[in-house]
Amino acid sequence: MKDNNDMPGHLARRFQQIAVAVFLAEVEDAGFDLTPVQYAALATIKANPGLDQVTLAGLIAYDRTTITGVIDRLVQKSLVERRASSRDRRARELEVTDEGRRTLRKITPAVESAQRIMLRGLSAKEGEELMRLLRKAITAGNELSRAPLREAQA
Amino acid sequence: MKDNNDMPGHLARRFQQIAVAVFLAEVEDAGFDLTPVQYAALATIKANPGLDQVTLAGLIAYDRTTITGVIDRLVQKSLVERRASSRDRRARELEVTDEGRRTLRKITPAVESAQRIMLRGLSAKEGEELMRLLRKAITAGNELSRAPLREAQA
DNA sequence: GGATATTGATCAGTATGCTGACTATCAGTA
DNA sequence: TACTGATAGTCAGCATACTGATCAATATCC
Repeated sequence: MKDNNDMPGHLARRFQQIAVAVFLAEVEDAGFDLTPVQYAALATIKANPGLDQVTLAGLIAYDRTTITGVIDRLVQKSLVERRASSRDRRARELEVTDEGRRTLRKITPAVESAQRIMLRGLSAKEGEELMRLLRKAITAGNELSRAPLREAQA
Repeated sequence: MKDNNDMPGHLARRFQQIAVAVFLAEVEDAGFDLTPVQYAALATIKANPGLDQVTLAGLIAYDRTTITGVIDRLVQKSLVERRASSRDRRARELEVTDEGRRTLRKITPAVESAQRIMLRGLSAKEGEELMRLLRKAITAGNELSRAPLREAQA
C-alpha cells in the first residue's frame, strides 16, 4: 500500500498549505491583510498597467472566474482600479492605485521573508533544486489544468 | 523585481493546481467521482478503522473544520459510516463501507496513473528527488500551518 | 467532589478554485 | 451587411481551507 509520503499530489498539497500559512503570517506581522493570490494579482497588474482580466489570469495561471472575485476584493480595498476599456467594451482595464503601489512597496520584505521560511528545512542548493524541479514539472503539465500559464501578448 | 518563477509559494500553488486537475481527470475517466481530499480520507479510514475525526485530520494534515464537510460527503455517497463512539461520547468513529472498499480497490489504478502524469516532465530520478525535497521542506514547516501532520496514537 | 481546563465536533463567515451557463461584444466571413 | 463563431466578464453552484466561536463531554487539579 502506497504511503501518502510517496504521492506527489499529497506532498504538493501539504507544501502549498504550509506556504500559504507562512505567507499570511508574515504579511499579517507586517501589518497587512493580503492573501497570496491578491498579492500576485496586485504585483502583476503593477508590472503590466492597463491589462485586462483574461490576460492577468493567464500571466499567473488562475481561472478567469476566480479573478473576478479577487479583483472585487482588491478594488474594495482601494488597491486596484477597474475601468471599462475604450478599445473593447467587453474588457476591463486594471490599474494599481497609489495606495496599491505603497502597499506593494511596504509588503515586499514580508513576502520575501515568507519565501525563505517555507524553504527553511532546505539548504540554499536544495531550495534551488526544488524550484527547478517544480518549474520543470509545471511546464510539462501546463495544459492539464483549466487555468494554464499564458504569455502576455505583444 | 523577483519573478513569479522564483517564488516557491507560486510554484507550489501551480504544481498543486495541476496535480488536482490531473487527479480529477484520471478518476473521472475511470468512472468515479471522488476528489483528492475525499480519496485521502477514504484510504486513511480504511487503514485505520474506527478512528475519530481529529485523528484522521492529523494523519493527513487537514484542518478539523474541513474534515466535517469531507466526511459529510463521503457518508452521503455511502462510502463511509459515521458512528458515535462508545468510549467518548464527543467523538465519532469512522468506518469504510463495503461500497467504499470496492471503490478504493477499483480507483487505485487511476490514482497511481495520476501521480505518474503529474511528474511526466521529470525523469524517474528527478521525480524521486522532487519528492524527497518536498518531504524535507514539509517536515521542517510542519508546525507552521493550522493543520500539522500528527502520528496516530498507540 | 466540584471548579476549571481541555478536547471532539460543528457552525458561521470568508477566500480560493473549479464547472458550466449566460450576456454583451467583437471579429471574420458569406 | 447579416450571420456565425469566438471572446471578456460575470454568475450560480459546489468543494476545499481557513479563523474564530460555540456546545457537549471528558480530564485535571484543588
